[in-house]
Amino acid sequence: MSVRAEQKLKTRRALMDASLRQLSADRGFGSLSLREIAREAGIAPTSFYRHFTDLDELGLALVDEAGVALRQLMRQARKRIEREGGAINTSVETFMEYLTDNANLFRLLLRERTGVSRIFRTAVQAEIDHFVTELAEDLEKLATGKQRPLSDPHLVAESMVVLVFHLGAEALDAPAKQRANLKEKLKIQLRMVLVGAQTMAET
Amino acid sequence: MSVRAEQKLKTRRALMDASLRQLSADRGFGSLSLREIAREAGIAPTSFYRHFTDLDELGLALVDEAGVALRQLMRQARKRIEREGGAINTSVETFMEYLTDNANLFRLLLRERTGVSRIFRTAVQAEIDHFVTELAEDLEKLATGKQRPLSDPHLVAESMVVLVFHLGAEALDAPAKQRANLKEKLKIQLRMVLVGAQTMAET
DNA sequence: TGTACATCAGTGAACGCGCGTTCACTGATGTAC
DNA sequence: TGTACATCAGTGAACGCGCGTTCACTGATGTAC
Repeated sequence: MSVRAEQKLKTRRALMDASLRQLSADRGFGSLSLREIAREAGIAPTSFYRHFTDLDELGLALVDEAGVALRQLMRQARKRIEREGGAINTSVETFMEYLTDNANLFRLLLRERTGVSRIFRTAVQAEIDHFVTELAEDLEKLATGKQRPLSDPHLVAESMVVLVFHLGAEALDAPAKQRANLKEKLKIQLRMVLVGAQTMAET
Repeated sequence: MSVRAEQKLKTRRALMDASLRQLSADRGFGSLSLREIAREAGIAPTSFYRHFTDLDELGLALVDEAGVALRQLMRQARKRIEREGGAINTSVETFMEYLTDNANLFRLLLRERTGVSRIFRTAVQAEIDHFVTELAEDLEKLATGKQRPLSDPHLVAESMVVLVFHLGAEALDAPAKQRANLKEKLKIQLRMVLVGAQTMAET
């Protein structure tokens, strides 16, 4: 790749990183301004347009990145479950690790899911729908493997994802020492859903 | 009450109504400006300050109102359950009626719960915590009445509220014909949680 | 009831600010020969 | 390899805009006597 193209990529990355850096419990993507991001990235406001047509485009690039992290997280969790078992336990542990390591990427995902920009909601929803579908497949396989039938796996997956993401959002802004509590709470919640769906499948 | 005081209340109400009117799937409270609200309420921007010190104060007044609606909804649901039974079914039906009748008030509640303003999150969280606690008490009473022990009622209530609110947010922006589906989905989800918690209490 | 004064909700002009966007430019990098 | 030209990421000045907020005001309503 040419020097020029490399430099361009680097600046693009700087813009995306600058945006992520500005996110926090109190700052959503919607509160960022083009000028602020450019300033933070160390370029002139006008240079922004060399990389994105507007803030939405940058935001969508970030959502894409969050989607990649999400899929990676899923693969990682599957591998660990194969090795160690304890599906719920392992999944929650893996999820929380990813949450910690990619705090602001997840912040974006969790925030914009119910956010104000239609274009963001749609993009985030697509990532989450994919996540739900994969989880539903896993749940079915697990049910077959354990000979414990499961009522409506897709609905179970939806409930679980709602609970996981909700608790994830809470954990993001909670002090580290509370995270452990939240994690255990989540595990019980997921187990309740799972056991309920199993019990309902029996009758 | 004096004429003057009455008129003042009326203007205050106009400001609050104007704010609610501007909310939609694509407009959160955070995107409203003082000038826009004043314009919509038919007063000069500067008059705003006769009623609220800033937008946050207006927003909190709206959150309060939403809290009132929430508590009313809860009383209503209890009454109907006493009369007709079918706790989950009746609760969900009541909830969806309130959601439809107070769309933008609930929009505020559902949006700001995970929103960007700390002051709003705290206020909304307080309303929801109250809701959860009451629900947990109801669940315990119900469990005692039916002789079906329930594992960790408060955690069950939390799961339920998360599911109800998440689905409520979805329903708010869904076409009317999809609402019925969402409603049925929610009922099954709640039943799964309940059955799971009952099964887990047995062992 | 009438009068004189106080209160205060609502006003319009004015302010400084940060915003997104346009434009013509610069100068380093890339390309053709 | 050297030269002449093309490309294009990054720039700085400038724009118009809506914003929140201040201020001194107006005039209807309220109050004291």
